[in-house]
Amino acid sequence: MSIRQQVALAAGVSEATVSHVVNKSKYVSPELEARVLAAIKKYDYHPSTIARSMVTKRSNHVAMLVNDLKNPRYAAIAEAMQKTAANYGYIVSIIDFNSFEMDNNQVMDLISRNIDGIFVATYTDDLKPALDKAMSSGIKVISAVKEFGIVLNTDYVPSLDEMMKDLKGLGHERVAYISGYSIKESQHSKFEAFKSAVRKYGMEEDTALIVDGKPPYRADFRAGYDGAKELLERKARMTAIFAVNDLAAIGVLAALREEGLHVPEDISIVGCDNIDMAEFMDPPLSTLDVPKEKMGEAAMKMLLKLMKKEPCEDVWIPSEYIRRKSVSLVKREGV
Amino acid sequence: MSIRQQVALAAGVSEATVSHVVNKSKYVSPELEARVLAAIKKYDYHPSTIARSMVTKRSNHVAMLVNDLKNPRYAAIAEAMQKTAANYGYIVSIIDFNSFEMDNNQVMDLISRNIDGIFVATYTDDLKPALDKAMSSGIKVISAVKEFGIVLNTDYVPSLDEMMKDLKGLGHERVAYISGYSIKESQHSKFEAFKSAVRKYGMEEDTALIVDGKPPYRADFRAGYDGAKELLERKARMTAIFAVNDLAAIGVLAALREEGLHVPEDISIVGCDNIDMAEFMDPPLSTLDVPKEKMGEAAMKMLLKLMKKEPCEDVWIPSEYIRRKSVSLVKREGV
DNA sequence: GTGAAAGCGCTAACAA
DNA sequence: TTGTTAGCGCTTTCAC
Repeated sequence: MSIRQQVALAAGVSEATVSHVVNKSKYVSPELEARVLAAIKKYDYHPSTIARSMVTKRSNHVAMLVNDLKNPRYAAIAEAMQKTAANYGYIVSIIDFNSFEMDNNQVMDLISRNIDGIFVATYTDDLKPALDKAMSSGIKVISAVKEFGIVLNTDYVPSLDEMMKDLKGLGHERVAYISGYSIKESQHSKFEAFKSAVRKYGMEEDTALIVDGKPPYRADFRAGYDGAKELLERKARMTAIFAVNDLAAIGVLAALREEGLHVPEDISIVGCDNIDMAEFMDPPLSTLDVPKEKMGEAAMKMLLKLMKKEPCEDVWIPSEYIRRKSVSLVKREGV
Repeated sequence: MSIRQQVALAAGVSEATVSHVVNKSKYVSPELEARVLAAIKKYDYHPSTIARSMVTKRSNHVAMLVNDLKNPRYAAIAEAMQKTAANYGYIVSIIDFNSFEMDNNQVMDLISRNIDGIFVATYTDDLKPALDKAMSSGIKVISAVKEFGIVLNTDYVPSLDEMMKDLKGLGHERVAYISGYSIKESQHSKFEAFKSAVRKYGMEEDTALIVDGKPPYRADFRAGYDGAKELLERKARMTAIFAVNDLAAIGVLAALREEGLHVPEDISIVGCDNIDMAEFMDPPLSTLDVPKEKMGEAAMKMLLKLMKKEPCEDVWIPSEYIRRKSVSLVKREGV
């Protein structure tokens, strides 16, 4: 006899009633409810999520797709998403597809598992087929790009505007951009915001200042390090560098140090994300603060909305420029 | 008619045969197999993992419990674990229980989901009840401490020995220890290895050199920063500091900088984990290299063994001391 | 070598 | 208000 039956028996009710009190799916008289609850406790009964999923077609299971969990930006977002999810009885599986030769199998596996929703925190074209399939299977998707589902992303326009205004005010005219990722594929919005700001404040536009990513596209310490070296080699004559994320910015710091350049005396640096370590760097790193907790929470809430078939609109969460010591007045010509 | 039935029909076989070819669970003649495979492809049929779990009682789903995913050490381990898991058709859910008021609900949820195994990458006493329950439900567990299941952890004895030998050779006698976490609760093995090494090389033993964690136990930049300040305040007169992880070590670097102390001229620093950023620090951080990929892979493989009911022994993966510029000859008295 | 049928633990009509 | 029952999609004896 299954535990479930024992519980029903002990409470003197049917299995269906047990189900109803567990799910509060129907009114059950207080006495019965109490008896059932007692029996559940006594037998330490925990309903099988799997069996439930089988009939309801919902798994209370969502996924977050990332391509670089080692970047604390994503860990922070994931943390917040899990926390929110837990409040609603959901579990979120973080899938770091960086580690796989991403042949979409992972996503197919998620589909087989009746996953309810996916938050695509970092997008790559490789994901397209699997995501198409997911959406057509009725899985809700929130993503950083408009190709798929509803968009949830950071709005870099305000922060990049503030940053550029600040740099302009400090005498900077040539600001370099190090991408790491492929600008075309996944960094549209950030790069566009950067370009508009450059134009708005009348700074110099020069392709020599732009370092696009190269395959395998990564935006980590190494990318920043290599990017900075490349700019130096090109003699791009920048007085400031904006790196696509803090990791890359830290790599830039290391490269410049190696070349005997001082930050911010010789060159100013701005990163992006405001990960915890940014302020512990030497010098403390200026950055664009991405509200990581808000992002994670929003991702889950949007998914929840979609799953309830409620209307859900694109969300762009604004980021904010934070000036720290890595930025200062221009004191010499660009390097 | 379900897709499954359509497939069976199209292939001119029974549903059972479809199952057998999908799972290779019985010999099926080549012709039939080919027909079935073709039909599966044609209808793009993907078996429901959930329905399968329901009958097999195995979910091909394991979890990794961490308390600080923002520490890239764990992200790296998780990455490797997922990669290995994917090869065997398993999915691993990373549960960052730091973000929850950990009332064990998360773990209970995992149990309800028929999870097959759990890798407890960081242990806290809070987890005890849930893990007990998990084990008695037949869930396999691998953990960093011997209280639960089979142990998988890093062996810090060799690296700490090398480190201490190196420091001794450089003239260090007073080496401080900053824990962040609670030494008693989760840092036994590392701290014991540290103490033995101190003794072995005849360095000074002094409780003033030990900074234990305080609730809420964290081992991050802040912990290192605060720990260093505390040591300075205590006038512990150390010439070197070993921080429980690289994050904390970076915090130490920042605190010392603030106090006008130079590394390594005034004091030597060693971290632990060898996370990617360590070598990009200023100065590049000496550390104990933890084989994170190996750990992640081992965790999954051990779980796999246990699930197959094969014998599985405790595993201690040795770490290795890496000297970088943050360590040098003692040039002045301890601070 | 292949298929028929029972049943995994649960929910949701529908009956009572 | 509560109970009966029919599946959810799959695997797995057990006959054939």
